[in-house]
Amino acid sequence: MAIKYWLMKSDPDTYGWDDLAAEKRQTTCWDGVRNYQARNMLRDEIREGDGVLFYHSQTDKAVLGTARVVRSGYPDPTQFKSGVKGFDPASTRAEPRWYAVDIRREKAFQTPITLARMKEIPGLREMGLLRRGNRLSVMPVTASEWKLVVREGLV
DNA sequence: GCCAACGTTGGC
DNA sequence: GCCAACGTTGGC
Repeated sequence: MAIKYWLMKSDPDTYGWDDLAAEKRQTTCWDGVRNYQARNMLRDEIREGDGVLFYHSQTDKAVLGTARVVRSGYPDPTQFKSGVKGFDPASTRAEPRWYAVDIRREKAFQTPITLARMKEIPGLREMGLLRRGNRLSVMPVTASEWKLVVREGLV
């Protein structure tokens, strides 16, 4: 199966690119997603080996680099932990409601590719991130969009 | 700080 | 099942 590409969005005040760099093996469980559309992608579509554009929302509004999916969808452990943010009393281990994947930091961009810059690139016009009202924390990126962003980021 | 865009919740 | 109210996200 062909490799797919994704953009994962994070508020750097909560968890950012530097936090990922500080992780053991630069790998983290991408948990806490509580949106059904994003859940479906995490559970059904995102596969080991897929590429990830790591995006900071809020202050930076830029892609900081790339990551790689190193483990495909599995039940998000935080949903079972009473008292923890993300706990979902309606979720059971037999029928988990929320899913997570593991990602490993790959290449840091020389220049973060800002939202403003992405808006200037004609080939990115259809990008999910740039569409009004798209608040999904995980969204698909096409191969050509991936190439455009990565090529410019690594220069 | 404001507000648009949604997703979720709950009354009916 | 409808829909108003509410909460959250995130760009500006």
